[in-house]
Amino acid sequence: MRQLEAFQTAGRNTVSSRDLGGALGLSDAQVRKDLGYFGQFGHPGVGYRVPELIDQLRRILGTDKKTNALLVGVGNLGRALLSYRGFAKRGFEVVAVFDNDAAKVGVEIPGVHPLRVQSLSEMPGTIQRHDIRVGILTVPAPAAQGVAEAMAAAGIRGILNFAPVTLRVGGAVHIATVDLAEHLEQLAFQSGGVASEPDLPLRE
Amino acid sequence: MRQLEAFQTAGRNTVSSRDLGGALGLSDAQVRKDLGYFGQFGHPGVGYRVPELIDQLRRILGTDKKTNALLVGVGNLGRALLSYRGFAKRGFEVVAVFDNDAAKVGVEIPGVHPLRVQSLSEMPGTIQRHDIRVGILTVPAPAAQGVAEAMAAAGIRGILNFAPVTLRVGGAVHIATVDLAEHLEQLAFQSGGVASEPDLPLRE
DNA sequence: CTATGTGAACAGCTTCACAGCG
DNA sequence: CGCTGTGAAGCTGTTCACATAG
Repeated sequence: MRQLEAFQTAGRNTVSSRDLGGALGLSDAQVRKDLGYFGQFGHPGVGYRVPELIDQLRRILGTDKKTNALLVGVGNLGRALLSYRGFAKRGFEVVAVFDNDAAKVGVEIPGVHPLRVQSLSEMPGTIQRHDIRVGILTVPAPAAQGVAEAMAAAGIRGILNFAPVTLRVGGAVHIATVDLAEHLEQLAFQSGGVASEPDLPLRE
Repeated sequence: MRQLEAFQTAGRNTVSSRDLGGALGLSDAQVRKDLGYFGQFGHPGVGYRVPELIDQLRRILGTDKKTNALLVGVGNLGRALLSYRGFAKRGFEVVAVFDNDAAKVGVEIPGVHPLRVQSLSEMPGTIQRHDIRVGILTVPAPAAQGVAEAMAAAGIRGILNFAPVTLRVGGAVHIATVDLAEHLEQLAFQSGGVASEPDLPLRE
């Protein structure tokens, strides 16, 4: 989608699977197969019509509608993400924030729409009122599992977890964990540190 | 590593591949295979000795030393990440920050070690002085490709990219892109929105 | 008897290659 | 003739299962 929008902005009206793949570091076949799982959008001999494909994908992915989200954990990272505009740009609005810390409950978070920090007990009602499906979890690692369970019980269907732990929640709740430090560790590992040293070889 | 440390804190002295896998949502065989790529650490009939395995892995992964990092792009997300303590907890210190915007260069970023925002032209020297290998990239999407190339030219070996674009840099520079909104989109897609609607079926 | 390390079997994903359509 | 859609082939990564060690 991002790449298609870039092509559209550049004034391209059609794009081939080869063009798309080239821009994304994928093979042409990969692009066609992936799109093939959702339907048939291409025009043989022509390629994909950019505005048409964008419309179809937006509808399929649900990115044609705004989505309400909540955030739990108004610590450093939580406040950080609240001031980040990238979510809004892609159609997400954080409409409620929560924290377990009594000292933080009631505090106003400034922003375009200022938000009052709520206690976890208010979550079920707030979720219903705003039809919230997904939540961002930015609590300290030791609290993450418990809070995730509370979110699941309150009706959240998807959790974007920033705590460096593996969450286990039952039911139909989807989890995506983003461990920012882990990515840095991987880069540091690959990038010259140790992998290339002669006394610490990977096998094969 | 995270899970091993958790086991250690819990006072466990040995752990089997089954225990480790169970806690991480992996099979026992997967755990053994993965560890097998780095060497033989286990003790048949016993499992893995927790402190021993932690030491070995820390040395192999390079997480036994502190690593200096830089950050480019002192916008919303950049400042956010600078105030996040998760990187420091895992041995990374951001020792320099850069921005292309002349209005931001020279500004002081508060923190444990306050940092003066530098211009991109100072990057090569700063990288040498502090032996910096990895960088965090938090500039707007349209600027990301150009800045990434500048970072590569200045000697950076790994880039943690938060701009929602596919970066292409030559040479031995590793790229890890984290698109925060994309993860939310995926969760929203899986979590009831559209995937379960009858008129938008996935094939198969 | 327990739990590793590892070839062998298997599964899933990627690439190939080509028929068919505009 | 160009480019899609898609079975078939190829490959990578996961799981199985067992010989081996404590």
